[in-house]
Amino acid sequence: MTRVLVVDDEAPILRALRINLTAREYQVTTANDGASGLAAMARDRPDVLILDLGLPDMDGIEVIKGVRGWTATPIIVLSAWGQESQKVAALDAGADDYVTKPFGMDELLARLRAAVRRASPAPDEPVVVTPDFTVDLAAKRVVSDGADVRLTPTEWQLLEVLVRHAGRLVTQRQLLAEVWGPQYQSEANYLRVYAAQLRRKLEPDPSRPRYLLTEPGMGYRFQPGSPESGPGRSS
Amino acid sequence: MTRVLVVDDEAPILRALRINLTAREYQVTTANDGASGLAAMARDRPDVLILDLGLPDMDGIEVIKGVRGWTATPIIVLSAWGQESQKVAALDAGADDYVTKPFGMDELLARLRAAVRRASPAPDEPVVVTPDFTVDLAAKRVVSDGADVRLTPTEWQLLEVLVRHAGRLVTQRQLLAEVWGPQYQSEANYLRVYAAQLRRKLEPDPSRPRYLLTEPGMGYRFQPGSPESGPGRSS
DNA sequence: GGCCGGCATTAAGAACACGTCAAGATCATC
DNA sequence: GATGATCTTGACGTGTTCTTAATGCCGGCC
Repeated sequence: MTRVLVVDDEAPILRALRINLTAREYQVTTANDGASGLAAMARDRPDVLILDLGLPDMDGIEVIKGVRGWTATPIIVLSAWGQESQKVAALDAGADDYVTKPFGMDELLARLRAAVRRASPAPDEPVVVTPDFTVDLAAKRVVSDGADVRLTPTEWQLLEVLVRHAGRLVTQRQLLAEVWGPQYQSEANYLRVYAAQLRRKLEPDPSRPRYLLTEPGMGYRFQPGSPESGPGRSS
Repeated sequence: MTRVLVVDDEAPILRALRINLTAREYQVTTANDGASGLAAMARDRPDVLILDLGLPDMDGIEVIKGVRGWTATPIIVLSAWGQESQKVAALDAGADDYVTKPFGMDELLARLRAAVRRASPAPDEPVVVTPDFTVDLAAKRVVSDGADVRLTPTEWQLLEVLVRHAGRLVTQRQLLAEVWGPQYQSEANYLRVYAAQLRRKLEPDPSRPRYLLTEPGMGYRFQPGSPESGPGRSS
């Protein structure tokens, strides 16, 4: 079920959106100013953000920038004014689409579908296999030695971020922002605790990790195959 | 350079788009009906398609479907009519955005930038190859002789700055400011220590550097290939 | 030839980051 | 309201990384 966060300070619009989106089986949460909108983004992690630019407490462009600071979640902007310069500013700040009020509900829904469709690209290879375990991103399952491995929600999220960037180094800031939320970007403690738990559950030898590698001072890396330690592997 | 295909049957619009897009360093090709538009998509493989729905030979929706049959290239639809049902149909057929004529050129350009930005999360070529090692900026990884080279955070930052300015001289002040911070601009010692460490890890002969060159009194330079100074060195 | 400044190299202590453990707090479930 | 699982938080030992200073080298310059 797709989760949508609507940030708007006008009650009628909020109400209309909530009714229409809920009827189409979207899961809707709302906020009515910029600050609580940003907080809700971090807390709820919606799949799409519908954002009114005319908020009472802060400039909508700043909200866009705040969101773009840590996530690529699609943003559809609503705005009462037809000012072209504002459209340009919002789009260049990272918005995905821009709809001027009054808008047709059917059009907004279609643009919403388009945004969601783009954001979830064809699940190329949602299954990652290593010699010791298999991660099925779509089914949210990990199998090791033919048996399911039980992961807590936080453990799973951390593993998912790492696996989605397989082979690439993911910085601590990014991991913390994506798993715990942008306000946790300095709690590197959490990473150590959960990296250790994942290793205990997945690594054949948890004390000498082969897949969940630490890059001291920088972050972590999920190494899927292991082109290493093989003697004389040319190329 | 981003390549744009514009499919439209109205000469003035085609002309305006060509002028504006070319001025912004886009590479523009055009077609003026659906059939030749589809052919041009297959032939030119543009990065974005700007498509007018009102074409003489076929329904624009069919063009969208035809394109979506084999590629996810972003499609921005232009249309003269404000019919909401047509917007919905176009978006649901796979269009990424929908702009109604008359449109502001600045807005269209902003929407174009947004579409391109979404489609190419990797903006440039983040891999630099030399005969002796490979630097992958995106993965934050250096491979030499098929094996990973471990770099500390400071070593990596220094290398990254140099590689990002490959071939060009980077002054000591700039290096110190970018790696250690602006208040360290006189600590040239740090540079010597870390340049030496990088050379020890990357250069085939650290005492006679081939890639991390010192420019005495000025700074350092990363020399990627080596089209340099090779006086018939029969290696 | 001797002097001097900039660079390379090395080594040591200090500062920091990591992995680990365990206890308290919170949440979900019944 | 009790129970079990999960998450948060702090402390500690260990290993790595950063900083800093000392030394030697090479060039240009007087």
